[in-house]
Amino acid sequence: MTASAPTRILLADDHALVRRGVRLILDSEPDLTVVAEAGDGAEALALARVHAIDLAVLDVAMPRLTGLQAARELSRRSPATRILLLSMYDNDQYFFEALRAGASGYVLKSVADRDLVEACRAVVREEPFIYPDALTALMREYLQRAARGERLPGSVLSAREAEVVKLIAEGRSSQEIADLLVISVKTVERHRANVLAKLEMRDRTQLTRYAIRAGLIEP
Amino acid sequence: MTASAPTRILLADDHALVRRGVRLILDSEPDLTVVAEAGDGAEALALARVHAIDLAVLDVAMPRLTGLQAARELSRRSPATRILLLSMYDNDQYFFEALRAGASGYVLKSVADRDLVEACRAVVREEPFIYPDALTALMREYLQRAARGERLPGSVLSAREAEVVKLIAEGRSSQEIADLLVISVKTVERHRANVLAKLEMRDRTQLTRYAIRAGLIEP
DNA sequence: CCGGAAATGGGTGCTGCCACGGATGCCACC
DNA sequence: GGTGGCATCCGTGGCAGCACCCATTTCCGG
Repeated sequence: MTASAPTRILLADDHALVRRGVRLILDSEPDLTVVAEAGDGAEALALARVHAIDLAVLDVAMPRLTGLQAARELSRRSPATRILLLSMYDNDQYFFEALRAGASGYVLKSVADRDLVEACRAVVREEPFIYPDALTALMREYLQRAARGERLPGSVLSAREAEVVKLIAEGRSSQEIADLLVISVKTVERHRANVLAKLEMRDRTQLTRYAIRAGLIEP
Repeated sequence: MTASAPTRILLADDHALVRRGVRLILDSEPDLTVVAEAGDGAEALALARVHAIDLAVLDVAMPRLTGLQAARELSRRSPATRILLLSMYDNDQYFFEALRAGASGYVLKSVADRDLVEACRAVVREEPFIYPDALTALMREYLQRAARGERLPGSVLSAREAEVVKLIAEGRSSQEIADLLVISVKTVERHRANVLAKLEMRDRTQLTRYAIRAGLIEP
């Protein structure tokens, strides 16, 4: 590796402790340097405006703006910035969503520090780096489906559907949701049914888990 | 502070990345040294047997054995070992449960690294250290209730109830749970009703969130 | 030994969840 | 200028979730 300027990193995670730890890991590498820290998605976007960022390392679940949402916006605004999503969950759904959101990489928090550093370097080099364990298979599957022109998973929910899911996961009844959104109960149930079908789920408890994974709500 | 031998710490968290980061934070203090790392509660207990541990820093949500469960067992087996629980969630319920489980301290992952270090030191000195932000008030309330001899919150669920909650949160129907536990549907509903009343909740979606916070299930 | 909590089972009844049909208007993309 | 996704709404119906009543047995601690 040539001795060029180190990669400037924006680090976003809602847990200060985790942020601090990850920063220590990254800063100990000579070619990586964290130049900004954010505690949520909105703050991350704001910081990305005022700093020159090469790479954004975003936690998927954050208050205000999800890492996924921030990634979408960031990749729209400055496509040159590489994005690496940090996730607690080894979940197909989210992995695919991350790719669609413009992320170049997706790393589980269960990986070792070495892997994170390697992932950062690979993403910066714009290389399709090797994902830890099971994700390699998922990646291959995704690319195959894309090649075959199939409808890709991870297309997920419309804005309205996400809104309904969020309220369901908060424990609201269909009637309450209808009142809040000023639509009929029937429409709420229609949205719920559509979402359940899309995600291949059966009831509200599974939707709740989904919403938490997605960062739509806090547990 | 006198220059004595450093505090020997057992660190348990299911996310290797977080574990690594926290370890870097702790090890950078001369009076603190991490002598063992565990990826789940059961491993933590096993390591506590073979290492001389002054302090155990446990994540509340871990596979196999929850941090809470591990804390209970650990404080029973070796009461001299101090316990500090690390949590993602600022939640009364869990804070109280942590105290009951024998923990000397409860720290949110949203705190800064300085606070974690101070919490470790305070716990080792057996001092009632100042909890970050809102927890001070909670602590005071808890002590007041204890003084008045009131029924303490955090008594929480029986083993059987926790089992039912876990299955509910996994999306199982009452019928399925009844079959799995080889009891009648009525009993399952009885348990569910009791739990809902205890936790002051209304439906299964809220139970699901509770189960996730508790580390009973993975999201 | 007695009181209480935990676990088990039952009955009754309402309401909301969820599945299955159908329909309409809108808007974007090809 | 279709075609398809999105959002909106409607009816019908079954079963499950949840509330509120009841009971029994066991077991533990004061």
